[in-house]
Amino acid sequence: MEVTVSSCDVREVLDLVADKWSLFIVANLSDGPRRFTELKRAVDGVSQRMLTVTLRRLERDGILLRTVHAVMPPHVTYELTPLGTSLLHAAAPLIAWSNGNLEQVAAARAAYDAG
Amino acid sequence: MEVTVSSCDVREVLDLVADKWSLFIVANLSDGPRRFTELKRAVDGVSQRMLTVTLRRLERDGILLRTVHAVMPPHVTYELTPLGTSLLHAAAPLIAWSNGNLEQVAAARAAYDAG
DNA sequence: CGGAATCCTCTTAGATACTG
DNA sequence: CAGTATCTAAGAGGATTCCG
Repeated sequence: MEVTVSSCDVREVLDLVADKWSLFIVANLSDGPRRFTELKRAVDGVSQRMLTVTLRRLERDGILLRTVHAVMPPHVTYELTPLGTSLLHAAAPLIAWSNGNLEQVAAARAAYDAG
Repeated sequence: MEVTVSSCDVREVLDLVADKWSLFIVANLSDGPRRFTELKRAVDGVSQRMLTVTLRRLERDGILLRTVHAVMPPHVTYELTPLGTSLLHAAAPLIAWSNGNLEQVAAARAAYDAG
């Protein structure tokens, strides 16, 4: 199996998800639109600032759509674009892998630290 | 489609690849063992220090195997473990997505910046 | 060749306070 | 509610030097 990833351009796009929060946010939008505060609660440990920054970046990159409803109090929703949905599909196996290999990784760490 | 990623444990494992270099290194080991200097050349832009640090972490997490050949000058090879190979398979769709959506993302950025 | 150790800088990101 | 602005601590990471 060969996977190519050397290009400098790919670096730029892979950086999309190679950060602390993007994958979590995208995953949390998997079953429909969410509001800012909902995401803040759902994405464990994210600060308000980092949520804002990451959402803006994902919006800029065409991954999600930000909709401001002109009401008082403010109401803003975020949802995946088609591009964002395709990213979610591409990332799903990796997320599943993480879910399924918690213990193996933990065991490897313990063994390494013991050695 | 629903993807669950909220657990704090998953966070820990997902952090494995949610950094600047891990996915690149794993991808570069996809077609067999590599030496330190080979990886340094292949992984564009990585410093010696970050390559060492990242390799150590991936080794600790059971993703790759480090083998020291007792010769002079030193000869060290890195290769994926079965766990690392399974990670590569899980990450492959995401890497392919990055490869395939460079232009869409670039276009989205241009549109956003123009607006 | 494949690092380790040190230094130093730049970025990241949390906390806090304020706002339409 | 959904941010923005500012400050600051912590850490990432580059450059350099040294070593078996």
